[in-house]
Amino acid sequence: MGRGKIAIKRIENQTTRQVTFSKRRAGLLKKTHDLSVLCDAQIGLIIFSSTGKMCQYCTQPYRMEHIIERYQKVTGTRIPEHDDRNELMQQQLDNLGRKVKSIFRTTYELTYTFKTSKANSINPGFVGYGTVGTNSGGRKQQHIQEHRAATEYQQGGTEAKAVEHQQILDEFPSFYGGAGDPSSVLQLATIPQQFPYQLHLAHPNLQHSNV
Amino acid sequence: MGRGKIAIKRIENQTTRQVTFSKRRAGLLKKTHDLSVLCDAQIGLIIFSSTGKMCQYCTQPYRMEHIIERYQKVTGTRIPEHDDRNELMQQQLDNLGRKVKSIFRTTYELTYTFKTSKANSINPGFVGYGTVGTNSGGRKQQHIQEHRAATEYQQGGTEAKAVEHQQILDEFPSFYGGAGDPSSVLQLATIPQQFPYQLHLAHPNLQHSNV
DNA sequence: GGGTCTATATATAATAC
DNA sequence: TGTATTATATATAGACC
Repeated sequence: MGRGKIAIKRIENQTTRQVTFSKRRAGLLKKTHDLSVLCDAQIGLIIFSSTGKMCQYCTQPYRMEHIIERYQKVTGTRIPEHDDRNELMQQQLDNLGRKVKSIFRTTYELTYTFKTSKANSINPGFVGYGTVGTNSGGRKQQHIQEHRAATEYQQGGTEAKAVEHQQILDEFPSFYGGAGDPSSVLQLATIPQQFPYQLHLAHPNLQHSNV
Repeated sequence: MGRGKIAIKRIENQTTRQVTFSKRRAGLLKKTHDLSVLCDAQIGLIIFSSTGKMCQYCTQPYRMEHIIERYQKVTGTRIPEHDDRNELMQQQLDNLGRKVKSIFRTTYELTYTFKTSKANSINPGFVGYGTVGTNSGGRKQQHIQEHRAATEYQQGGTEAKAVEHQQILDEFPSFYGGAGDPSSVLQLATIPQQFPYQLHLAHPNLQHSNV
């Protein structure tokens, strides 16, 4: 659309390039505006010339920020340098998820072991404090000894896991108030609290969560 | 530039508007590309149609984020992070945190109760399945009865809590694979697994987490 | 929604000032 | 540099599928 046809490749002559830039930039802005008005489209256009000058078009009455926001919403992109809190948060969510799963598994495993350790014993009873056993049969005595060892192992394991879990949760001070939180797991593991109330208060409205 | 001249105002006929949009959008993208190539300009173009569909052009090899960054640098504007994925994620983190805390508390509470229910009994033993008691004293018998009830309550409570906890965790399918996940809590609560390996695999590098 | 055709409107390359 | 001219290339409105 001119006296001669030109190939779409960088114009080497700087003057010509500058002139063409001015003309075509004006044309592009007009076409952008036309499209926006005619078809009721929301358009943002940002142009940096080779010399670094910027010009822009933005559908009225919006501002470029609105369009960028909308763009980010649609594409799910973030401005890398601008804000990496998103990625950090996502990483943290994933991390937390994995660890919760791990803790959850271990804890239920321990609970299960307590139950079975009781169920598997013929007459396990309480064997601590070196008190006298009422049974005297050799086989039964051995069984009780084994159970005592198993129980102590389980109990020791529970404490150890509690420490470990507390350490993991301490990594999320924003949720748990850090190690100084009075609702510390170690305290929870040793001091009974009125947990049923706590429980109901803690997640009264599950329907608000969604992924 | 067509068989008839049209005024630059919103096209009322929806079909015509749609057709015009498609044609002019293609034209605009071409002109944008031409200007970018011919004059070595860095251009970003974002178009939202009236129906909400988005399309974009961005000078290669840049990405739209680069141009937006540059725009922000030049204009000094900041996108006010309307990106509500941030908010959603934060909400979800908080939600998850609260629920984990709740689950954690309840589970440790149950574990604690198991331990004390054994410690508090003089000779609690296993009292299930209606088997014969070896003790016959009236007081002791009553104690055993109470313990049996307490134990069954605890065990029933554990199952109930397991179901409840699974329901809560099911709200986070991205982490847990949803209800169909074979590592379901209910399974974990009844089927012993090689959890020590799982555990170590699950959080081998705690130092990667940070808030 | 997309593709084709064609007359016509528009954009612009080359030129001149 | 900017502006105007003008021949020509390109875009596209309207029509039909």
